[in-house]
Amino acid sequence: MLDAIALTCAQTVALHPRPPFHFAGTVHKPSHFPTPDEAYEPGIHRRTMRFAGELLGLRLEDVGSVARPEVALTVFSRAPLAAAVVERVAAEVRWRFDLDADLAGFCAACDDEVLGPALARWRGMRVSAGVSLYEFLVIVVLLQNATVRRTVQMMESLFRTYGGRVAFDGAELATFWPPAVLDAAPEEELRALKVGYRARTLKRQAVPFAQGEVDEAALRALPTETLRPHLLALYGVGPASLGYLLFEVFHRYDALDYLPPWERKIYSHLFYGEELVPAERILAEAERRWGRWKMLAAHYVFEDLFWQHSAQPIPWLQALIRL
DNA sequence: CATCAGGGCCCTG
DNA sequence: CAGGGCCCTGAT
Repeated sequence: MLDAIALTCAQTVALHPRPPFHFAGTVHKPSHFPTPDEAYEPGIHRRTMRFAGELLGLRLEDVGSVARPEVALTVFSRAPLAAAVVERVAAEVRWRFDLDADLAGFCAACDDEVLGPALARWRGMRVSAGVSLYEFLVIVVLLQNATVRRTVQMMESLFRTYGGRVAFDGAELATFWPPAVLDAAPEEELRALKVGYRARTLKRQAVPFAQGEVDEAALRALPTETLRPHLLALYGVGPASLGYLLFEVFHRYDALDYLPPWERKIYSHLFYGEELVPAERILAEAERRWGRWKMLAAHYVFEDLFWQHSAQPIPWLQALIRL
């Protein structure tokens, strides 16, 4: 294990999300499995980022309120950053955490008896992914055909073997590897990390990113119907992963066309108090209730449940997480 | 102890 | 277009 690289230079900029904005709900997603590249404590979120050729540490601090939001973003780096780079990082953070989203229409249109309680607690919460498209793709592949525990194990092995570590702001966190590292890694080396057949997927999917063939910024600008085939063309992406990508990376609030088994079980309990309701029924109900906001609305209910669970364990949910 | 499905996807027939 | 195969793990 290498020593952590110290990121000793720091610059702070003020970000102003469009109100309403909920800091905790946006930067921390208790339904997600934990990864060593980020840490959350009330009011402060830290994560690492490879961006613009730099190895960075980010600190997001909540210095506003739901109605008058402000986030103090501090960017940590090895050497001083040009002002233009800090600007680019700030713009990237605004995208990744969806800070410019206008949720007024959503709050007005979706405040029904199902979403109401969650909306009251989390009004202004964004869908967010602190990582890049490539990094999210790795996460999605580790979710496939695996339980939470196994996914966490694989993620830790990969970070330990291919990632780095940085120290900043009193924290020490892992950094993702650049895609070229997995492109170059022997498949047998990956298999030794017990990622199984995903070794092949992890290598193949890294190639276009290592070659610079994926323009993430350009993809963000595409309409969903055009974006969809681009994402499906990435090796290892099928209907389930597509849904995660469209919603979490590309913030398409209606990306709920497919319901994976785990989510199906949870929504079955949540909406109907039943063990297992047909996926089509759940999808149709979300469409009927929330229309073009259906995935964002489902996300609110889902995360609200996990926040409750982290405060006071919910037995049926605990059983589903363990599995 | 053996068998099997699991937070899918690719590839073949 | 249906279904077998793939890595590992924990449940049965």
